[in-house]
Amino acid sequence: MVKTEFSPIADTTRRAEIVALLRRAILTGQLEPGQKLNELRISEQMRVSRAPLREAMRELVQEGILTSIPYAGTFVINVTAKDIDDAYSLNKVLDEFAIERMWKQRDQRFFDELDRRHDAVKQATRDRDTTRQIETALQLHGLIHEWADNSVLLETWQRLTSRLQMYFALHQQARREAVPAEDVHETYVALLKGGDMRAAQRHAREHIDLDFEELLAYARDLERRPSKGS
Amino acid sequence: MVKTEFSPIADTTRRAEIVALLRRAILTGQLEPGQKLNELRISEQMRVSRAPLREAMRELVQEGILTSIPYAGTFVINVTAKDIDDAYSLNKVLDEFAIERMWKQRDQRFFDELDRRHDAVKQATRDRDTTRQIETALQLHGLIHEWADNSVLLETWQRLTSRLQMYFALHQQARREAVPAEDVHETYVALLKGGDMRAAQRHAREHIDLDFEELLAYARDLERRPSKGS
DNA sequence: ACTTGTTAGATTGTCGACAATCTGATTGTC
DNA sequence: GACAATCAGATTGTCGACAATCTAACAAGT
Repeated sequence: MVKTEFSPIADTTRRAEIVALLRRAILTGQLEPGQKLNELRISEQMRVSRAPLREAMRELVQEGILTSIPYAGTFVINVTAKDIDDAYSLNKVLDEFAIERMWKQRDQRFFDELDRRHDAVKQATRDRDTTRQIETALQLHGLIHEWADNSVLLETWQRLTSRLQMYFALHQQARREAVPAEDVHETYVALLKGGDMRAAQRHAREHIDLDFEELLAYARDLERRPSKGS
Repeated sequence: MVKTEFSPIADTTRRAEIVALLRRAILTGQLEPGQKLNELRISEQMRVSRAPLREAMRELVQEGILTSIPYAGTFVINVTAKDIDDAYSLNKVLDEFAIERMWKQRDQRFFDELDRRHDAVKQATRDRDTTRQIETALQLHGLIHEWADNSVLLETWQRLTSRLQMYFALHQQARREAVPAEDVHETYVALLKGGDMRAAQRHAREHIDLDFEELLAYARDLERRPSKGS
């Protein structure tokens, strides 16, 4: 009996690949909020027919990063300051819940993975790769949800993450300047390694991470001066 | 200037109607967990082509009540006891959050709507209409989420609700006996009308509503004796 | 008996074409 | 000029057919 573990075979449908392509384009800000997705144009660019493309778009609509109006079109969601605020406040609650659930399950493997993801953030920061920085930071924060052993929670968090990633990407894209040099995750990681669960939860609830305030200000500013994409 | 409020025009795409039909069939237990959805058969029954049907199925997959395996088929999700437990524990957290957010926004309109939905539950109970009873009970509980003024929370709760409704429907279907005659929502409604927010939150967190324990036991029993649908 | 290769049937995935609907410009009327 | 009716173009929604893939049954070899 061989004990080798195989990972699931890759999805080989065009639909799955289209979903991945579109999601990436949206989350990195290549497709701007409010922008309309022309089915014919995209299907020609991707060299696929409209059927799998439309199915992929349906998925992303349900995922919450596209919105569809019958006979009018499918659009990238518009980011309002309220949306960001809503997502962020709920995210805090979920973080707190996740910490409570995973706390007892922490072990060496968890700590190792925590360090690994933390290192990835630091690496991306050194590289000045903003997109990757956002991606890795969210992956770092996602660890507690993965370890909370609650599939519904994890799924919910991933949905939230999609939007947050999109928001941050837009924000970073707007102010082309340098990214936060300081590592704001040190405290977070240290608390997760420590023995005080309440402290970790308090940190999750109170600490404004990832330049959230700045992000909100940016979003509010956008709303004051609406551009083409609305 | 006329002040009449118009509700949004009904979705006139086949896709939307198919989604509604399928969702209803799943949530009421007409389609059993694990059951495969044959596209050709369903499209013929509904007198539509497979294209809108497939798009509808993609939406329900993202909604979490269907699951899809490429080239194998799309199936109604299987209900495990852990899923129920996960959904329920997260639901409690969301309830608590929702109560906090909507507490200050309560007004006469809220109380009226609360009573209206409570009455609907009682009516369904009198009618011995179990399906409707589940539906109305969840609508009653959904009110706090609708009033919390957080779109992401509401969306998340609705996703959760879908599954819970499915679980309860299956449960009710299994034990064909009478439904809970006592109105378990009296306390809940009273607390939401009262002045003690903490008490309402505690109730949401601690009170095992809707025969949850019984539901869990049923699910665990199902897993011990797996049937065709797995 | 067990495994492997083959094949037919059924089902899902994808395509190209047509129908329904929307949008914006144009025309005609007052 | 303002406004309604009409129309052409573009775009989305839907359809029927074909291609790719899976499943299960059977045959052949060890």
